[in-house]
Parts: sequence; structure tokens; C-alpha cells
Amino acid sequence: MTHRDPGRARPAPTLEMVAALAGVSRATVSRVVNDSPAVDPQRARAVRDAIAALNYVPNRAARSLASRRTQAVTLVLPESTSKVFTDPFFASVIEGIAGYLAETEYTLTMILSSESSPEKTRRYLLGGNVDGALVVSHHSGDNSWARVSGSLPVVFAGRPLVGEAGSHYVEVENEPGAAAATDLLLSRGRRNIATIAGPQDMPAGIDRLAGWRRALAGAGLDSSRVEFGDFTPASGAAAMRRLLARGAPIDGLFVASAQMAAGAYSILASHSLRIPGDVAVVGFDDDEFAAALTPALTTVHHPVTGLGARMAEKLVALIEGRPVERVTRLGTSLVLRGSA
Amino acid sequence: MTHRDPGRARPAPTLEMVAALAGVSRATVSRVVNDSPAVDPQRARAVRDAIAALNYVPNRAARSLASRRTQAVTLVLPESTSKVFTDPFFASVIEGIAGYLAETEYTLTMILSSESSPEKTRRYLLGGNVDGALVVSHHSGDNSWARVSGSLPVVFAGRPLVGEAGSHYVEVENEPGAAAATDLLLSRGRRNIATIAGPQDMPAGIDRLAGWRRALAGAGLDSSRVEFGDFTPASGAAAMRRLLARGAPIDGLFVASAQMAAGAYSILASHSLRIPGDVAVVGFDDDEFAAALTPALTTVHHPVTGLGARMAEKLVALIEGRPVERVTRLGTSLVLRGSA
DNA sequence: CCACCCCGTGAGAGCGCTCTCTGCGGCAGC
DNA sequence: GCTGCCGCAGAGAGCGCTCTCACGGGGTGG
Repeated sequence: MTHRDPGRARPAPTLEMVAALAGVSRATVSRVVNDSPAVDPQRARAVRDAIAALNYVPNRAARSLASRRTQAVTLVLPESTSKVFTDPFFASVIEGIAGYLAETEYTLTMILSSESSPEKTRRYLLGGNVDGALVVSHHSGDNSWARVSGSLPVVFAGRPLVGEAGSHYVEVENEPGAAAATDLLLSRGRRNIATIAGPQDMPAGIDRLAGWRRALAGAGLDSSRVEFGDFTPASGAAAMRRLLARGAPIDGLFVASAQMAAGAYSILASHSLRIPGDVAVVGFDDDEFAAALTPALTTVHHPVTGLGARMAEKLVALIEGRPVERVTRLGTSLVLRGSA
Repeated sequence: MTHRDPGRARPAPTLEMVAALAGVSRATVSRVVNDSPAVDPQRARAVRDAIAALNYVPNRAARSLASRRTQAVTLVLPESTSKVFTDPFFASVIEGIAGYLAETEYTLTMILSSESSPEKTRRYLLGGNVDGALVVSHHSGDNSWARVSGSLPVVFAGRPLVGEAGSHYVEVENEPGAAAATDLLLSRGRRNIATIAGPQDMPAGIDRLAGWRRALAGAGLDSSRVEFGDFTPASGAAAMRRLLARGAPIDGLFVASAQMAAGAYSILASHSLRIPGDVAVVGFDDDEFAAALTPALTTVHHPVTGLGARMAEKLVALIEGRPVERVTRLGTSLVLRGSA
């Protein structure tokens, strides 16, 4: 505001300056700022006035240095970056996380465990940069987490498949959701029900397939019509193609993701199969893809944003030493639209 | 590793400890860590060995406190959170940013300017929490940036519409891209070319419409077939419906986003109009939507991830006082697929 | 052969905050 | 009336790092 690089931030007011203005000691101002134990109400007011007058904002670095806490949590995103980001699922989870944290004093940082080597990620996490981590790494495989989660609060999105016994996580009830979807198909009178399942190295893939199987078993029906995809539209199309190539009749289809359903749609269309007339389709994920399809996809809705929010909530509780349930499960619901 | 909360990070090694082990002073270790001015090579080696032996990682907070820099930049995301996240555009931009920053010493934090009040955002930015900000706020309207960008390096995604004279930004060449798309339609012999344009309060909406207009004007054709959407599939469908309701013939269509094209597709289908037979369609954005449509969308590809990366690059340069061009423009290319 | 540099190094003063510990009143208890 | 507390405030010691400054020693020039 005066000298300094023109336009560069003026020297920020410090605790010291607030203390001087309010006529108290630094310690007292600190107490007020952290609204800790009783401070004389009158002095507290004076301090608050001074803070307002100076437009004081505590310096995060100094606070963190002194308190040995960072007030920051990080979101660790998986190896396969590009896929991650274009998946609406991740986007919504992030939204939920950011939304929850915005209400707290915590700051959200993001790291991609791909770009940085695994080791770099580990160093970042253990290097005192953050108070906790949120992991949205879908795939199992990497067990680098075992070493980290012992030393730092970590919350996973989805049930971790490997090791990680005792780890905290939030998951969607994939299996019941998939079963409900399949039951819907059954209630529509479909009996030749196929599924396009997700990758079998992640819970969402495994559990949704299991739900489909259970529903079919319950009805005493054949559950051999399975093809797998990786949740992308292209893989959904390929799986659909394989399903049709089998030659067995199909009048109902449960697809483990809306994106794969989009792929399946185009193949069904090219085979002149009508939805839902010839094949009734139910998907999973209630995202843009689901709504944009024609006919709009009847699908299993799950609270993705909520998942992110609950993860963040759990992590903060963990960091602050509050009691937390180790596992949180989020229910699903069926959204009826045109495809089944 | 010893006492302390079981499993909690052992007391991290400090500069001091490294110095002791290497038999040099703190200052020297600091020099090595920051690979600054000549340090005796032999000592440097000793220091590096000590660092490795102790698995030392500099404490970010302490460094930031002492150097008055935070080594962190923040990504400010717009008000309308949910829309932001499900838009593949944002996802890719973020990916680009995170990818670039992963190669640097900078950390990425995210704040949602919605959840937090504008004032809270401002305080965060000016409160010495970050060295710079990246703004991906699409819409114009909010001029809160004028106050911030004077005091903190800020880089915008896309040309800011309001005030902000002299602000730094990275943008895609929307206008030429749109013109090229329209030219393609012309080269296919189409003459009754309509467009579904984006919101006219953001550059992407404005410029893409302008490009379409210019191409049509160049060919001496009518450019009255315009309807607007907000880049979402639903709005694309609505716009398409309005376009058809006009009754004027349409044999070519330029859609300002792939998502809107998805919406338009479904309406064209329900009117039994074939793509590209009856109506040739060219979109903008080469995302999942574009590829998943049937027929796959011929579209204008633009380097979205690159946009993010360049923004981050520019911001870091700005922060470090290196010379930067104020504006970076990224070219587009046409991706020929089935729809035109 | 001496003055002068310059390079590499260490000492030490902070950066802004937290937190323990001490101190000082005033009130209850004996 | 004296001791013992308790409640609230201030002093002061760091947290781990950066950075300025001064210093020592070897090389160069006069």
C-alpha cells in the first residue's frame, strides 16, 4: 500500500500488532483467536475490535510451525490421471470433499500419485505437510498405503481391497443397489438378464456384479450372461457387442456404470434393438451420462457428493481425535426413467 | 517409532540434525537443500548423504514462515459448484494444472468461492496462504478479482470479460475453431447451417458464436439460425427443439459444446433426422461425450489439459518474477468422425 | 612482500505463532 | 487474619527454516 512492489501485499498485520492495539499481550490475542479458555469478556471484545480494525488474518505457516499441525488435508488421486478426471464420479466426490472442508478450518490440497513417484507421494504425506489424507484410488494393487496409514489419518473412498485391515472408509452400498436394479428388471417381466460388469479389481466392480448375481439366484435364473468393461463408454460398447455375439437371447440388461451404458446403447441401436422394448436397461451412477441418453437411463442413484463429504467429515474427526465409526455405508435408490 | 502416539509420525528430522550429522552448519545444509550458490562439492555430498540417511524432508511451514513464501498456489472454482465438477472441461483443466505443478515445488490447494463467501475467499487469498491463484471462474459478473489480482499473481482460464485489464490468462482460440468447424460444414455442401451457441456471458459462448457467424458471412449465407444453451445436454436438447420448431430447413449444425450436442442428438433422433445424412453436426470439445455419441461427433479439439498446464506454468513464472506473456492462446484442431 | 578481494562458511537474528509456566489478585476456608 | 486456591494474564522459550552479515583463508596485483 505504501512502498514495496507496487500492488504487492502490504506487510500483513501480526498478532503482535493486534496485541499492541488492544493493549494486551500476544498470548491473550492468541487465546481470543483460538477462542480458548475464558478470557475476560471485555478484553476479548477489545481484541476482536483490534482484529477487525487491522483486518488481521492469522498466518497459517507460523501457526502450523508452532502448533505442529498444518490444518490441511490432501486428496490423493490415482495413477491413471486422465481417466480419473473425466469420470464424473471423481468430480462429484471432489466436490463433496471441497464442500465439506470449506465449512471447516481445513484447507484442501491435491496430489496426483502418478506424476510424482509413489515415493514422492509418501514423502509428501509423511513430511508434515498435511494432517491427513483422502484416497480416491480406486484400484487395489498398490499397497503403499499400508505404510502411510499407520502414521497419518487416512480415509478411503470405497472399501480398500488389500491389506489395510482396520482402515477407515466410506462406501456406497453397491451390492444391494445392484440387486435392486436387477429386481426391477425382474419385476418388468424380464427373464434373460445380462450384465456388463465393472473391473473385478475394485469394489464397485465386484459388488455390483455380486448384487446382480444374488438377485438372479433369488429368482432361480441363469446368471451366465456377464461381460466386463472398465467403466468407460468404449468398454461398455465392446462388452455389449460380445454379449450379443453370444447369440443367447437378452431382454434385460444391468450395466455397472452409466458411462458403459452409453456405450451399450449405441451397440443396441446398431443392432436395431429398442430400449426398453427389446431390451430393458438399468444402469448404475446417476450422472450426466445417465440423463443425457435417449431414452434416459433408469439407474441406481448413489450419493456421490455425499460420499466425498462424509469422507472429509470422517477424516477431520479422525484428525481431531473424535470418535469415528470405521466404516460408513451410503444407501442407494432407484431412479426410474425411460430405459426400464 | 518410539514413544508418542503409537503409529504417529516420529519426530521428523530437522535441518539441525542433518547439519550435525554432516558436520556442517545449518546454513550450509540450507544452501544444499536449496541448491543455491556454490557450496564446496565435497561438503555438499556429505550433506546429501546425511539427508538421505535421515530421510530428511524440509518442513514446509518453517520454510514458508522464514521465507515469506508459501510455495502453494490455489485453484479458485466458481460459484456453481456442482455444474463445474461434472463438466469434463473443468476436470481436464484441473488435471493439467495438477500435472504441471507436480513437477514443481508448488502445492495445489483448492477453494470453492461459493461455499465460502466471497469475502472469505478474498481473505484466504490475501491472508498469505498462497503465492498465487488460478481462476477458472467461467462467468463474468463477479469483479471481486479486481481487488485481488492487484495484490497477488492471478491467472485466469479464458479471457476475463470484465475489468481486469492487464490480467494474465490462457485461452483457447474459440473463434477460429468455430469458424473452421463451420467451414467444414460448408465444405460438405451444407448451406442451411444452424448453431446451438453457448451462454453469451462467457468468452467460450461468445467467441464460438462469432466464429460461426464469420464463416457464414464469408460464404454469404444466412446466420439467423441461432439458439442458445448453457453447455449442458438438457439445454442442448431444448435449443435443438426450438431450432426445429422454427420450421426453417437445417442441414448443418454447429454446436458449441459436446454436451449440448449430446442433447441435440436425442432430439434429432426423435424427429427421425439422420446424422449426418439429414443434418451434419460438428461440435466443440473433444471429450467423453463427443466420442460416446453415435455417430461419434466430429468436433473441434482443443488442448484442455494443456490449458491447465499453461495456466500453472504462467502463474509460477509470475510468482517467481520471470517474464511472462500476458496472454497465451491455444490453437484448436478438427477431429473428423462420423457426424459430418 | 603486503594490501585487497573474493569465495565459501558459520553465527545469529528473526519469521508469527503457540503454549507452558509463572505471577498476581481476590475469594473461601480454617 | 493467614494460608491455599483458583482464575486470568503475561513472559518467554521455542517450532524449523532462511538470510544477512561478518570472518577466515587463499589468490592476485602492485
